[in-house]
Amino acid sequence: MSSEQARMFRDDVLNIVGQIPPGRVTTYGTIAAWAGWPSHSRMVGRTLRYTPGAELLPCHRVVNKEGRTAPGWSGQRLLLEAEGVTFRANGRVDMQRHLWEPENVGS
DNA sequence: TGCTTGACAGAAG
DNA sequence: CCTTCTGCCAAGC
Repeated sequence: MSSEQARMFRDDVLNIVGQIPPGRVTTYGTIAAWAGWPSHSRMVGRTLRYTPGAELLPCHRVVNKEGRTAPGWSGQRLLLEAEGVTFRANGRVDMQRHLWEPENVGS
């Protein structure tokens, strides 16, 4: 794993996150898979957390596969609700309704 | 160099 | 709903 590959992974992650439409969400695992590293779901979260500039992206539209919001980030749920994302009674995002998957990343 | 941690995933209790 | 465990992999100490 070269440093260039790591940079590509980071760029792909940021690129994909930036494409998430309002009112939609996607998962860390989906982003990692699209970036080319299916088992690096944790690195996606780490990237969004520690990469300067990630705040400019709609990273609040990234949740885990269960529809749970990021721990320690109280505002995420409010931001999503403001966009029309609905939450179920168990406090998780209604995934089957709002889940979004990347399209034509290459072209 | 080796152990711990974490914006994950999934299963289990 | 909650916590805990295993698997995963990079970063921090």
